[in-house]
Amino acid sequence: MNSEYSIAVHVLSLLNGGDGPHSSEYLAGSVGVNAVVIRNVTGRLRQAGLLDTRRGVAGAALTRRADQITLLDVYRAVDAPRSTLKMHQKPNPACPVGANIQSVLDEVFTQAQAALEDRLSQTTLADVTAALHDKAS
Amino acid sequence: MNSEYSIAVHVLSLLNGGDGPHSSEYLAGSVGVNAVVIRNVTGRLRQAGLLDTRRGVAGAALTRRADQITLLDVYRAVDAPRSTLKMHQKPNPACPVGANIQSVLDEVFTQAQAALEDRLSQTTLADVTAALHDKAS
DNA sequence: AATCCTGTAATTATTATCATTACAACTGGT
DNA sequence: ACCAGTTGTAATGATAATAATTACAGGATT
Repeated sequence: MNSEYSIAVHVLSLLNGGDGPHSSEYLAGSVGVNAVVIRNVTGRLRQAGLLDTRRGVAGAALTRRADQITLLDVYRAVDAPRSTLKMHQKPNPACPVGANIQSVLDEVFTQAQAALEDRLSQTTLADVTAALHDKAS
Repeated sequence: MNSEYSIAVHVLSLLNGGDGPHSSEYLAGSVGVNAVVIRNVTGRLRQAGLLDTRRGVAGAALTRRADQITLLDVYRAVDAPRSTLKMHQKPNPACPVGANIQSVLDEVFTQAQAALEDRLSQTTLADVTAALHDKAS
């Protein structure tokens, strides 16, 4: 798991609060990463249809209202893993347990991941923005 | 996130099916990792009270019945992260969003993690063993 | 035309993960 | 008492994942 997801939420929060057009350089300054990382993230968000960007012109704009964007939408937009729980890769197929553990764990991990994602779907970007305003006051 | 968690479940499944005493070397052969990795995992499981091991003597024994060990118990026993969702580390404190995003995301991530862990608590080692037997048949 | 910006690929640096080596502490059998 | 085998643990090295950086083509605005 990399930190693209939290970066994406951060970026979308900035765009939502949006005063002026935010260049990738500016966003990078707030997020604390290199501008190229920002552009990769906005690229994925654009591919997912969450924002519009145009080559050559600074700034990005949300395509929907913030209360219509869930944190699960964001999670799926970025390069997030199918499951945040990591499996060991080389169980011994000659052992009855080793031969089947991946399949069994995959089911368990899938269910746990579904529970996590379901919770993410209950929070919207608007909720995040509201919480940010609360903290700032 | 490392793969100690899935390794731990694998090891406990072997111990549960347990015919003879399983040395760390044997367990390593089934799991597909180095024996030292196994000993580190069993060490954590012992510290968490899930199994007994003795220095110098091969084998490990569960301290409770498999239906009394949930996958959440195992998750907490190993060196698993508080949240599987990763936060970016250097948001700019001079920016209103950057100053508060970690706090806001921490709440969201904690809730999502709680949903995941709640799901893990609903599956026991006995369930895993039963599923393994189903697959093997 | 000149300047600024995005999209993207490629490279390097950093960090995290795992394998391996090494060895002290301990056990059980001979 | 000795010895072979094992666990616990630290330390080191190899590999893989992550992020920073460089580079530049494609496009916009003045």
